[in-house]
Amino acid sequence: MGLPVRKSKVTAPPPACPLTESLALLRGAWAPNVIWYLSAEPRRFGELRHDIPRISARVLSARLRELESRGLVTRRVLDTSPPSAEYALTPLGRELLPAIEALAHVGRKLIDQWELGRQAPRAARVRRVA
Amino acid sequence: MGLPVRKSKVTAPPPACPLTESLALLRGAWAPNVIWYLSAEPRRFGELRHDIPRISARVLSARLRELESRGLVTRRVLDTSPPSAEYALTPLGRELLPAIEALAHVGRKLIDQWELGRQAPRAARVRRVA
DNA sequence: CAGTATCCTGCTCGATACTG
DNA sequence: CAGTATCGAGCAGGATACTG
Repeated sequence: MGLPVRKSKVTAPPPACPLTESLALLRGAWAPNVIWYLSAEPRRFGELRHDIPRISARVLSARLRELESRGLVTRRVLDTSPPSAEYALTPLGRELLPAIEALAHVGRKLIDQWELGRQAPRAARVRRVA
Repeated sequence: MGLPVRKSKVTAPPPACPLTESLALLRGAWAPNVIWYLSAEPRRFGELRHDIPRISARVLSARLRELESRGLVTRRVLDTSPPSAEYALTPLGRELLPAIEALAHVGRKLIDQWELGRQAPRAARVRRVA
């Protein structure tokens, strides 16, 4: 059975499950965003923080390191005057993109459906966004 | 209480993001499994509990209700002697399957890679994937 | 069998402060 | 700029007990 000592009881549903494995990676609801913003081009720590405004440095750092330890992201330190680091997706990391896109696709539908269902159960015409 | 009220600060990254939307659904690391086990055929509450041994009734119930409220799952009460209920995926719910499969696919690779990295640490550096 | 209520654990997150 | 340490808060989840 695979997975080593997966955290604790919580966040550790079925053992050795591929699905759980990648899900654990997308954990925290931030990792997918990190991967997403990294997909276009390599980005620096600060840029990612800017891309994902509400993420804290603590969490971004943690996710990045986790992603790196799993071989999904690479970290390259540039020795510029103010030290900077550049993160990029590895080929394996890129394989997560289709899944993320598929998720986003359904998410889009869920949003549409939700909006439809709440404002016009019979004739949805007006689309008011909060 | 749809999903407009974005829980709290935690678990509420970017606003109105499709990705976040579906991710919120897969939240808890259990929902995907529920969907997965429901994909083959409709199942009853107890069967799902059996399929996913470590899930508690409380959580399974919560997930099922959430999935139902989002229109991803239907619930049908059968009036048998001991009352039973049957859950099934809706067409929309089925649209989540490709995403889940994509996730599982990458998960599989992650596990393989991890196992490789642990049993052949010195022989083969696992830097490059594939 | 199906499902809910209560209690308790602990993980993840954000804010803040600090180091290299 | 990049990243870590500490602190407190909130939510998910397990276990158990109980109802229909």
